[in-house]
Amino acid sequence: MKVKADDRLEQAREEFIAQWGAMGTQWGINRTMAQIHALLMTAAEPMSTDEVMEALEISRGNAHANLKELVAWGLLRVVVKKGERREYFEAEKDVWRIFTVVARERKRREIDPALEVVRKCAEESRGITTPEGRAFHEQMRQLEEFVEFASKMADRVAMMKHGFAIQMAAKLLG
Amino acid sequence: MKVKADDRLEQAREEFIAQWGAMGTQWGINRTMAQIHALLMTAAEPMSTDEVMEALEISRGNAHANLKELVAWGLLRVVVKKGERREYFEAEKDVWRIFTVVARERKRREIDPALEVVRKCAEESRGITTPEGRAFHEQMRQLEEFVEFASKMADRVAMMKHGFAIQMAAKLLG
DNA sequence: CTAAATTTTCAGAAATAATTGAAAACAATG
DNA sequence: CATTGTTTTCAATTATTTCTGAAAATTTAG
Repeated sequence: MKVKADDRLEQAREEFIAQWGAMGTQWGINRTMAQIHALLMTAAEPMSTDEVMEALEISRGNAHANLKELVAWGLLRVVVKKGERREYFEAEKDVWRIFTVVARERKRREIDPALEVVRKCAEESRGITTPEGRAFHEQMRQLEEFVEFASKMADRVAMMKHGFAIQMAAKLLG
Repeated sequence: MKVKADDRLEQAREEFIAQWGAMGTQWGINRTMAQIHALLMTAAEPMSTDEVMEALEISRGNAHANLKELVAWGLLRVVVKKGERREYFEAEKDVWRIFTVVARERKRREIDPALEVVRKCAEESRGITTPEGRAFHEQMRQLEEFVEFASKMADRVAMMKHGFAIQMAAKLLG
């Protein structure tokens, strides 16, 4: 009976890791990174680099790079066990926190650079008086206005506490 | 003077196309697709496949595939000029509409599949009574709950009219 | 300081994704 | 139905990203 429950768990967990990994691709983050995240999100204990390598059958370099990347995102924490030399990794498990971390990172990667581009182009096209020039400038201005708005919204959302978000959602969905 | 204004415009526009294209990569859509989108978003008139090919110096196959993809997203419309045989493409220029279209598409690609995965894993791990099994199931449940929430939010946002969004934002940002 | 354990780097290999160019399919015209 | 203009497909190529495995660097312990 014990064994059977463990089997079912192991199977469900492996499915989760595989699928979450495949989804990572769609998401624009690489498969290994998503798999490690899934692995650690469902791990009872923090895991070492070697344990991750073994569980996912990946090389040391790959494991290392992606563990570090996840730490940089803020989705993993480094843990040192007393009396142990190697470092262990532990995932953030609170889904709302995961979400805000990802929101922050995506804002930084997707919104901020867009804002810069669009600002520059709006600036460069200011004062062109041909009809085409005016239309272009106006388009850039509108884009700039929108991206600015998106930037501020992302900041707010990333800072929200779970409770507040739920409250707001209730209004929006109710 | 006319020439100078045209030059400035052409330069600003090319910068926009190049940068928006580069950003597409970050975004998870391919460079050409983002470039075509930028090109047409700032075009005074609808453009044909050949005009797009020439403007961006890309092959017919590439132009064709990405134009069709943009039409599938709903970011371009096909236009037929009377008495003309070939088809022209025209971009959606309203930034809010662009946003809602992209939101819908990303929801479909990123949120819906995640929901399926997480539901399946929550289902498969229901009733496992070991402590690890319970923890896993609980994690999947929380993820499911969150992704469901995100899904509903995305639907709402994608349906919002611009005015309503601004109103909501005022509350949130004010 | 030396040795062992561990982390980090990186050049090359493998896998994946994007692009070309030409041929095939299709549509309209006379 | 033959011709011409246009769209669509796709095998081969090229570019980009990811991964490996081993060596180098760093850290800790004795």
